Amino acid sequence: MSNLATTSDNILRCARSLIIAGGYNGFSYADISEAVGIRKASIHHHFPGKADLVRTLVARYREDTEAALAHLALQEPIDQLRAYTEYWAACIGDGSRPFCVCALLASEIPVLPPEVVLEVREYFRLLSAWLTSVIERGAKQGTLKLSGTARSEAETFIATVHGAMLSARAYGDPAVFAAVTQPLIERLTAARQ
Amino acid sequence: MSNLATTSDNILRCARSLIIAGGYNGFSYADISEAVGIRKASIHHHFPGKADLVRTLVARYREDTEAALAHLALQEPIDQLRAYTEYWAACIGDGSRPFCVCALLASEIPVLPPEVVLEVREYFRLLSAWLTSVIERGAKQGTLKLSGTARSEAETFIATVHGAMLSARAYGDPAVFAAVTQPLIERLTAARQ
DNA sequence: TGCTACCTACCTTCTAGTAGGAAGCCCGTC
DNA sequence: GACGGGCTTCCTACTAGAAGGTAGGTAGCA
Repeated sequence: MSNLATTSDNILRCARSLIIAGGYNGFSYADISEAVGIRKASIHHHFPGKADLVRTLVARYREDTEAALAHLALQEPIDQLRAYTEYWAACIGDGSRPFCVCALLASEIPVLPPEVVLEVREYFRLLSAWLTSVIERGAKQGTLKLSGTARSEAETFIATVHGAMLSARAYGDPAVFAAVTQPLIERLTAARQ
Repeated sequence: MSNLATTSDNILRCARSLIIAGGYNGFSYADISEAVGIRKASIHHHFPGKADLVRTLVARYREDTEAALAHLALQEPIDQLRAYTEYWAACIGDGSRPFCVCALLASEIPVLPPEVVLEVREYFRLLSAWLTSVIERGAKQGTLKLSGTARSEAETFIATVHGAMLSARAYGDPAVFAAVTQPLIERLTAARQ
């Protein structure tokens, strides 16, 4: 409980990397076992089943995201949007976490355990709500220029960012992500330099 | 050769549905065997390995896409873009093919056989080249209004469409797709009614 | 004593893939 | 036109290994 990195934390972190690489069906308990240096049965002690493990993982991921977004609260709307895309640009660039766990899991929803689906959906709602409020604030300030509603702009923003991750993977070129997301923010900027 | 639907066609069609549902690792030869009404070993006769099967499937998918896009050649650029998004809106709406095979496979690229990756990449290149030429033509005509280069607009278009598929899945709501892609086209339209 | 964390050893089911054979069909040739 | 290859397509039967998961035990700690 007080450890710097507990075993269950290690399991979750490892599972996250594996999911980012290949999705829910792209990893096994044996893979985690090897990476963490623990026996398969010990993983079952921490997480009875694979669905429990991934559900916990996604819930934790969402909480972390929530905290990180709250941390940006004092910044200007435009800077918040930039911080969000630049975070992912950095992750994709250095290969550390080159995909959003929930974006990846969303693509597999028809074969995912229902409890995982609920968590993924919640992540999208969180992201949508945050972006909507940021964009709304920017519009009220006059620093952002909307084409439609704030909600509609937020959904477009989410889709474009996730699609840019997909394209970066497809082309095998991290630069594609920034090439797509930079104009995305510029378009929302009221005054272009 | 002259049959209406050969066994290998059935296998490919069935595998496509299964990939759309759960990706490369989300289906097995046993699943296909059951759906097609053939024994597992017979699938191996047509496609020695899973990688062969999926490579063929993606190559065929790309050829079909190429043919379908060529079929739109006589239409106006704006109508071509609309035809593309409306095709997917219909697929997602009726649940028939609610995801692009290559968009789904792109997310799993790190764990995909290399020959499949090449085919997926080729699909993205095809789509990008087609969209770039369509958008370029629209810009020259003055019927489309670009923010950046035609290529850049094309990449944004692809990313947003694929991301919208992801969001539709995440929310469990087909309407999200149209809600994102409709403004996408409107923004490219020079004169707004 | 009881709990946590981990272990060995095992289970069942599923995985892709193989070996080898049977049925049908085309095609040449005697 | 009957015979016999050879080819295609599909089959039964099988394999080795990986999958998720369980049973039951041990070591340390409070």
